[in-house]
Parts: sequence; C-alpha cells; structure tokens
Amino acid sequence: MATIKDVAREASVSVATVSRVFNGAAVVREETARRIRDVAATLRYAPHGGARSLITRRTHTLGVLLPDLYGDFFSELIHGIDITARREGYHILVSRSWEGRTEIEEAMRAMKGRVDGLLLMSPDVDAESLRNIPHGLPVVLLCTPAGGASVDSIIIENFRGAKEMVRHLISLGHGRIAIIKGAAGNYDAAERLRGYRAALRDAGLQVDGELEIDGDFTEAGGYAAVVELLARDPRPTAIFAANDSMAIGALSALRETGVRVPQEIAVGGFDDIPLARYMDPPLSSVRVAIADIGALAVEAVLHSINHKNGRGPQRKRVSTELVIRRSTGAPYAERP
Amino acid sequence: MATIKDVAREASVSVATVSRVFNGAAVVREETARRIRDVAATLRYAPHGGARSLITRRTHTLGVLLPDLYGDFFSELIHGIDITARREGYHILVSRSWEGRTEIEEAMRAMKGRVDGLLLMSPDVDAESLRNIPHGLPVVLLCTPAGGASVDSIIIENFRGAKEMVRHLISLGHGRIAIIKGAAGNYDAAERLRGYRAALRDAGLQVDGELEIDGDFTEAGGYAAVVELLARDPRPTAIFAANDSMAIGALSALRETGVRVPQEIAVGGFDDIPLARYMDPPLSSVRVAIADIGALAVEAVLHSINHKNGRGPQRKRVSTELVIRRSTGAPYAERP
DNA sequence: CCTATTTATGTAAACGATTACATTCTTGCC
DNA sequence: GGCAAGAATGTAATCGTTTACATAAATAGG
Repeated sequence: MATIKDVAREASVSVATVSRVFNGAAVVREETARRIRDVAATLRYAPHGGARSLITRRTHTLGVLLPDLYGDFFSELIHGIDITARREGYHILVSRSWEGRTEIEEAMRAMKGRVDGLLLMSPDVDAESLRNIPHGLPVVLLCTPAGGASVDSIIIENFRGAKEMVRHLISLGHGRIAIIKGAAGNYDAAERLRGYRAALRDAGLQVDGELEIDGDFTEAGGYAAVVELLARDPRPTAIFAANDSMAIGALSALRETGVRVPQEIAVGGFDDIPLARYMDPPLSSVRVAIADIGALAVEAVLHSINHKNGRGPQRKRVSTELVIRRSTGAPYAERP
Repeated sequence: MATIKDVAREASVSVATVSRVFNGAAVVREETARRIRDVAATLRYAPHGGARSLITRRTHTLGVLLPDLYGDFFSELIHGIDITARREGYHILVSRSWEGRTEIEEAMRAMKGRVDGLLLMSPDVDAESLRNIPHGLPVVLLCTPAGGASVDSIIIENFRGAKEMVRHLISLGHGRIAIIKGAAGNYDAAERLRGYRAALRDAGLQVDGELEIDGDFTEAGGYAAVVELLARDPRPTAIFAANDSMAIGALSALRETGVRVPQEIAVGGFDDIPLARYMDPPLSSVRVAIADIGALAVEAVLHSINHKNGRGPQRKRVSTELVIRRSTGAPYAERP
C-alpha cells in the first residue's frame, strides 16, 4: 500500500508538501499540487488514518457500545447516531457488549486510541464500570443509570411515559391491567414498571404481583407472557407491554387464541417503533424519539470533545408522547 | 491520558518491558509484571490502538459500509457481522454511504489505515467504484453486482427465491399476480423481479407491466403500492412484495380497505424478517439467512487478510427457503 | 543588480507503541 | 569463585503522518 513517502518520491517533492496538499492547510503552487494529486491517484494513495490520528490526536471516530444490535430499537438508535455523527464528520465504531462489567471494560480499552469519544449504553450494569474509563475519554451514557458518576447522560422519560399509558388504559375503564415487564435488571424496564405501579396507585387501584409478568423485550417473550396471563383467573382486561416488540408478540398470541383486541383485552406498548402502526390492530404505544437520543448523545459527546473544560455532567431526558391507536380502542385508523 | 512511557517511568522499567507485559509475548519476572500492572491500573493506562496498529499493521477492525442502517434487514446483517467478527477478535467500523460513487470512495478512503478489511454493500452502484479501492485492502461485496471486478462477493439467491414464491402463488391457482418492486436500480430488486417474471413465463402466464408496481423497500412504499393496485381492474388476486417491509405495509393497506387476506388477495414477501410470523395473517415469505450473509462475509474477508495470496475471487451464494404462512393461504398457524 | 519581502518547499522532531538486538543479572556447575 | 548459559531487561529503529522551523525561490522596490 502506497505511503506518503512513495507519493513524495514519485512527485519529486518532500513529504511535507504532499501532506499540505492533502490537508489544504498551507499554500502549495497549483502546478505542484496537481502533479501530487495525479501521482496519488495512480498510486491509489490514501492517508493512513492511524498514523494521522497518532499525531493530530483526533480520530474523527466515535465509539458506540450497545448491549445489543438487534431489533428496531437499536437499529433506529444507530441510525440516529450515524446521521448526526456523519453530519459532523465523524465515523462510528460500533461494538456490542455482553454480560457484565469486564466485557464492557475490555471493550472500552479496545477503543482507546481509536475513538475521540464514547457513547455507552449499558442499562443492566451499575455505573461502577465507569470508574475505569481511560482518563480523558469523553463519555455519554444512554439509557443507563449514571449513579454518582460524573458523566453526561441521556435518558428516556420512562416513568412518565409508562404512567401516561397506564393512565390512558385506566381512563378507558380498565381495572385489571397487567404488565409484561422488561428484562430483569434493566434500567428502562425498572422505570417503566415504576410508572405502571404509580399510575395504578394514583387511581386507587391495587398493585397486584400476579399481574406483573416477566418479559425480556423480545417478541417471543411477549408471546409467552400472554400465554401465561390468559391462564389467570380473572383475566386482565388490558396489557401494558414494556416495549413494542413484546406487545407485538402479545398481539400475536391473543390473535391465535381468539381473544379480540381491544374488545376483550386492550394492549399498549412502548417505543412506538415504525411497525407499531402496521399491526392489526394498530398498536397504541408511547412514542420515544429514538433517533433523537442518538442525535443528542452525539452532540453531547462532541461538545465534550471540543470543550475539554468540564461544565459538570449534563443530564438530558428525552420526553415521550402517548400515541393512541386501535389496540387500546381508538376508533379510527391512522393512515401511514 | 497515560502513555506507555508514563507507566514505564512510574514502574522504573523500560517501555519494552511494559509492552511485553501487555502483549504476553516474552517472559517478564512475575514481580515486575505485577508492579507494572498496578501502575497501569492506577494510571488507567490502556494501549493506544492507533499507535499500536501503526507498527503491527493490524487494526483488528473491519470496515462495514452499508447503503443504510435502518430496518430489520440491516439490523440483522450488522448483528451477524458483529457476532462473527467479535468471535474472531475483531471490531467493526460501521458507516453508511449515500448516493453514488464519490460518497463510497470517500468513505473507503476514510477507512484506510483504520481497518484490516472491508465489507461493502452497495446494491445501487455499478462496480466501477471498486477500481479505486486502496490497493491491498481486502474487500468482500455483499449483495452487490461484482461485475468483472476481482473481489470476493456474497449474494442472495434472489432469482430462485422469488421464482419459488411466485410459483407457489401460481400453484394456489392465482393467475393475476402483481409484484411490488424493490428500489429502482437495486440489484436484489432487479433479480427478484426477474424471478417473478420467469415464474410467470414458465407457467405460461402473461407478464403484464400493469401488475409491476414501483416500490422502495419501505412499509410506506408497500402501503402506497397497494392503494394503486386496488384501483386496477381487474384486481390482482395475489401480491408478491419484493421484501417483507413492503409486504407489511401492503397487509396494512389491505386490512384498512377491508380486503381479506388471503381469501381475496394473497400476499407474499421476501427476507422473512423476524416479524413476519407475528403479522396478521402471518406473512409467507422467502427466508434468507441474513445473519449468515454477515458471517460468511466476515469469514471471507478474514481469509483474505490472513492469506494475502489471492486464490481468485470467491463468489458465494446464500440460498433461500420458501416459508409458507397464512397470508398465502396456509391453513394452520405456526407457533412462535 | 542588490536587498527585503513574500511565497513555496524541505528537514527533522514528534506522536505511542512494538521488537530485533544488545546488554545485564541470575543461576548452576565444576 | 569463575564461567557459561539462560533469563530478564534495556536501547533504539521503525511504522506513516503532521507541523514548527529552516531554507530556497520568486517577486518587488530602489
């Protein structure tokens, strides 16, 4: 692979001049510049990113560490991150972290020297890991409890959103409302559960452990949860799934067992993934501007990168919006 | 941020020894090693990836260049790539390329020196761009016409899959089968269209341009296409959507206009995304092991990286499988 | 035609690691 | 105790860039 030296030699100039042509910094005689560009093209020369970042101390890359890459939520999140990052001239280095702290720390070390900042989502893990972030690496936490750690963070207003959805179900007259919980230990899941309970209590309804079914944020989990719920006696008349994927699985299970939605059981989800409106019946959900989370996070980390002086940890919350469709009894269809 | 020199100084050893501890290469006295690790921990030292790769000429990173990051297909593809890459100790640098050749070339240059190999998907673009790949960078093409270029490639058996689906529709007695085409200029889309036409011809049916509606691989596109199709007289009795997202949009439109699926119109998709089985009715589709594409691609590029000697371009095809569910009249439900 | 500016180019020192080779320190053996 | 062999550590070159500084070339002013 051609290096800057090869180009310099072929064009009979010094490496400095070649570098200048490629960085547009200083003035280079037009004729020289053209000659250098020609040589570079025939040699298929492209600057070596690693070497360049070694001295400029900029990689123009953001690390993105997510618990998973699968499904609509992460798809949209990555999309949002990418759009914003790209607009600012940054690339993204995506990685997935499995279980626990060591994995995450290992991933973070691996990113040292290859990224200018880090977007970290790790809703299952305490903030302890953050103590070992290589010093000087700007980090933004996504949907992750920051604990006492002094880092920026972006979280969804899970509590409020869940509460609104459940309040909506109550306002429709439902008294026995079940919840399909999110993954155990997950921060968003815990907050949504908290919102669910708060709404019940506010309405003077009883919080009943029997109506809180375990889930794992997957379609299959939602399906299984409904199978379990239908065995309850008396049955719930409404189900709040802690995310849309589970709600979709739930709808599928209800359909197969011949339970009419929303007449017999109403179903609400969370996230408002693009597909929600294409379900039958279209799924009521709590809209989260997922792409916005990504955009906000990128902006935050870029700010840290460009203004090294800390202004104290910023905590942003992304608000939610109740989207009522037919699965909770909205009468008319929404045209996509 | 701490460097290897800082660690060496604090631990009163040379940088070489520190390096050895972190690479496990040569023997270091246990006591010394421990002291170095302690110092490294308190200094929060992590090796600088860029500097390291400069001399080892390995970044342990794969570049992934996709036309989009949005939706189930790419989500699953990235997931498959990540799983395999990670198993082999590689990270992935994801980027999205918009329109045309210059964008792609620019992205490829940006990856120079930061990746050991490149996974490139660019179904809309001719293979011309590939001429400008920095020399010596192993590349694998995903779902992209390779043309005459001498690179590895992985493609889906679009033609066969589409043909099978349409043949299935024909075998159910359908004579007026419409297709919602994929994005214009897209390779997969073109092949699926070709398969559709071939199946019709093989069955002695007429290929009718009126029944070939433009689409763009999105739900909204599928929805709009159906609106247009329903205006046709006579109506088609079956619709083959070139991917599942469009099929889902199509189902939604049919439902809203009160057309029963599959009794009045049967619908088939392509890709078999996880959601297909959760639709109402569950969507018949052509299963593509999307994650396998990613895995195969990673293996191919890793092979090129580790065995620089070319063995000529490898072309792998990922086969498809017809999955019949109720949207084309399968009588029984499949349990998720 | 000579000097003072301005403009274009070259030289060489970083950046943070790895690693071949050189050197020093331990051992074990006679 | 002396010496050879082996183990542990150090020295310095290297990877491909950028960039401050030095130098050479071109231009202007007299």
